[in-house]
Amino acid sequence: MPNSIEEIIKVFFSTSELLEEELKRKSDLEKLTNKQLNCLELVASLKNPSSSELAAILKVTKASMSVMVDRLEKKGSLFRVASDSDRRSAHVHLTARGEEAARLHSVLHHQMAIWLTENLTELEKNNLSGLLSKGIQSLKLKRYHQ
Amino acid sequence: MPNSIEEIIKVFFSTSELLEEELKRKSDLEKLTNKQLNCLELVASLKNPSSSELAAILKVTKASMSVMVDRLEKKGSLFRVASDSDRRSAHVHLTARGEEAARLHSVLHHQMAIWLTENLTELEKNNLSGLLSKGIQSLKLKRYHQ
DNA sequence: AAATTTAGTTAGATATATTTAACTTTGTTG
DNA sequence: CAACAAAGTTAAATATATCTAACTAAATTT
Repeated sequence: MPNSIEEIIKVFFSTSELLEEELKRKSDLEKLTNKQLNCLELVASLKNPSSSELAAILKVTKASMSVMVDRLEKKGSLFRVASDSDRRSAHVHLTARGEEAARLHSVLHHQMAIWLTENLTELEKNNLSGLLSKGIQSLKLKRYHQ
Repeated sequence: MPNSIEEIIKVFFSTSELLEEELKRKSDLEKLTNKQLNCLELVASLKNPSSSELAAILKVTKASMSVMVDRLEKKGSLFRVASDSDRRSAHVHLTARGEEAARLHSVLHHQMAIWLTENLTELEKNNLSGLLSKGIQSLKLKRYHQ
């Protein structure tokens, strides 16, 4: 008797929360807040953005972002590099530690995928993958229209 | 060509983050921080715990919890009720607004389940449910042993 | 060239989250 | 009952996350 999808989703989320804490602990990333982690991920995905870009995307003021970048710089997660083209501006670069932090969620997703499929046969994996692909098509459509 | 499970998990998480923001906005729950929301959920699940119980489970000091409960009380999310059996102690009860907040993640999971399955046939839903049930057995085993 | 806009910082304010330490009140126990 | 332990509060400290407002310096527009 299979669980309901809703029940499964609950287990999925609660497991991933526990795993996230565990990964943070193991990588000694506990001194970063969730917002800081989020910011580092964004820096990684934008490839050395300016702090104005970050502010715009995260919907905070440039002043807030200036403080955020200051603190992440003090913690050794990133550093500023003056722009060649615009001398008012600076690009934000991740340090090795910052990159490790930015990777945390990827590692989490990867581990969750492994755990979710480790007791399935190849055939079952393919079926699951196919059904979920179909399922998330609807999700993708919802994302920017609610 | 189905996406990899890992890719699917990423879409799943990013969609649920956007939906969570949306649900908070719609229920006018934006003035609660994530920690406050988390605390309210715990109060709901424990059914009127004392603030010492909350502190122990959330691994913060009783002093921190005292401040947290103060703020949630000021915001109208919960209230204290003196204990009959122990006059030093108080139980924490949710208000209607607090209960609504505590339900947020359930609503999120429910909506995600609907979206994930709305374009599947009954047969596909059952298959998906069966495969995921098998998959999360492994997850459940990981939860308290990492 | 003067006026305006843009990038970013700094300071001051408010709110949260958290700790330790000192304290009150109330229970429990030797 | 006297000593101790437990529940909870309060105060003072530190760190984060935000905002607005005032500012500097550099780029763009007129």
